Amino acid sequence: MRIGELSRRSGVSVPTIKFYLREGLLPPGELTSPNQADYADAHLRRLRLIRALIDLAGLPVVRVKEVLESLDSDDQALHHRIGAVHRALAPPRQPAEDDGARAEAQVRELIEKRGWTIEPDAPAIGTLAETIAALYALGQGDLAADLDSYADAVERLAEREVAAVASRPDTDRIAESVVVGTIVGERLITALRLLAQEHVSARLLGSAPGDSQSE
Amino acid sequence: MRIGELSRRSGVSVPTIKFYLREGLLPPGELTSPNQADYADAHLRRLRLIRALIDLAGLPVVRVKEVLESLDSDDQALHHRIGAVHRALAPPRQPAEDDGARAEAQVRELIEKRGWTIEPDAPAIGTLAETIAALYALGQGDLAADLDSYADAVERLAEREVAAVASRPDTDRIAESVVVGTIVGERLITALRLLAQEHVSARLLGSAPGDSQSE
DNA sequence: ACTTATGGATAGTATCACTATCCACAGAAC
DNA sequence: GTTCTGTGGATAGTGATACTATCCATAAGT
Repeated sequence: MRIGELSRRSGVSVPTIKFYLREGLLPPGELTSPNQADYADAHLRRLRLIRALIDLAGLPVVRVKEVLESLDSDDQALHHRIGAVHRALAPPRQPAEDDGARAEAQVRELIEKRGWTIEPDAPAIGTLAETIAALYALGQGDLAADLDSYADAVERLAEREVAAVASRPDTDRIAESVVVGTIVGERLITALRLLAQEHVSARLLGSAPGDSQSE
Repeated sequence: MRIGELSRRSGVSVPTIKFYLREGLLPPGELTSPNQADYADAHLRRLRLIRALIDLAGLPVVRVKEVLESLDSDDQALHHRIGAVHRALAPPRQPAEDDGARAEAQVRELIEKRGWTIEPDAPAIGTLAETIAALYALGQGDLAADLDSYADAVERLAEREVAAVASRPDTDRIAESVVVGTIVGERLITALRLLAQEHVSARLLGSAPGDSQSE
């Protein structure tokens, strides 16, 4: 297939595809002559993945590139590839605030208590610590007090997700599933959580004290 | 307090604070003379909230403004204010793809089955449908098959979150907690989920078949 | 008196994610 | 075999976003 068809089938404009090729997000097609190249189904799949990472996960292009690179590094153990994907997905670090130390201690304590096997330099540790520190700084530290029930919930989910993903036939598909599951799954959880919040808030607050409608 | 102190205490530069004032993110201080204004603790708190929404949640400035506006509209029932916040937080809609109808039906079915009280135009419905449609398009539809266990997990979390938040003394603090809890809580869940995934993947995949290290 | 800080306005900058345009040439259609 | 659309590759331009920089008259602190 040539670039025009790739564009039509992916919904991505030709100039944008060219841009992704330049940026190295998409591998070049196979040249059949100096100005003619052939693209395969793998290109189409890769393009859809790129759009999902950009549109759904809101990743910047450079980060997409890193994710795809760790996806393509097939000379590592699968678990290590997952780690690489996680590292590429981590949001940029904020300079640690006052509550940083307390928050990080809380995170390490949680990991210890749950017996989780986590590399000590996992980027999510920093992200989590920053987030908890931010909650303290915003005077909402009590929301972080219940970390354990959050951990319960996500551990169950992770259990299912990893199991589902590990059942794929080949490792390349597994790695791709990890990316999609991590990134798109996050949005799925977010949206579902908003729905659940709306339901619960309708029930608990719909006409409760503090409701200006009832006063 | 004057703008210099506000800057020092918040860690936000004076020009940036001026920018937020211009953009209407931060209400103006009380003028004590034509070129001298006084800022209160509320300004400091608001500024920290703004930074959290921008840095932690990655919201663009215009969206932050919308969130703050729905936060300040105190003439509504609390449950409605939560809805307004949710609406302001919704990511921009994507044009629906082929799988859109199927996905939306699946979402409505889930809501019905769980007996959730959700307004039919809740933005999260669209977000969720899009996300599921994207999973189908990426050939990872099976990740969406288990929607119910995701719903279980988030329903429990929402239950705790809304209860925690509803226990605040005054409605303004409740509304602020809703924003912080929704936005920052999301990052908390994300980071925890990554940790849980790493743990589970270490256990299930650390030296499993498909692991190039063991072959 | 004098240095520093302030409120308000206006203009400029860096980054990002594309778009637009150009070119010589390929392939397909007549 | 020529004409017309499509292509790979390169280079330059655009629009949006989130600040920064500068200026000014005036106020506060020393």
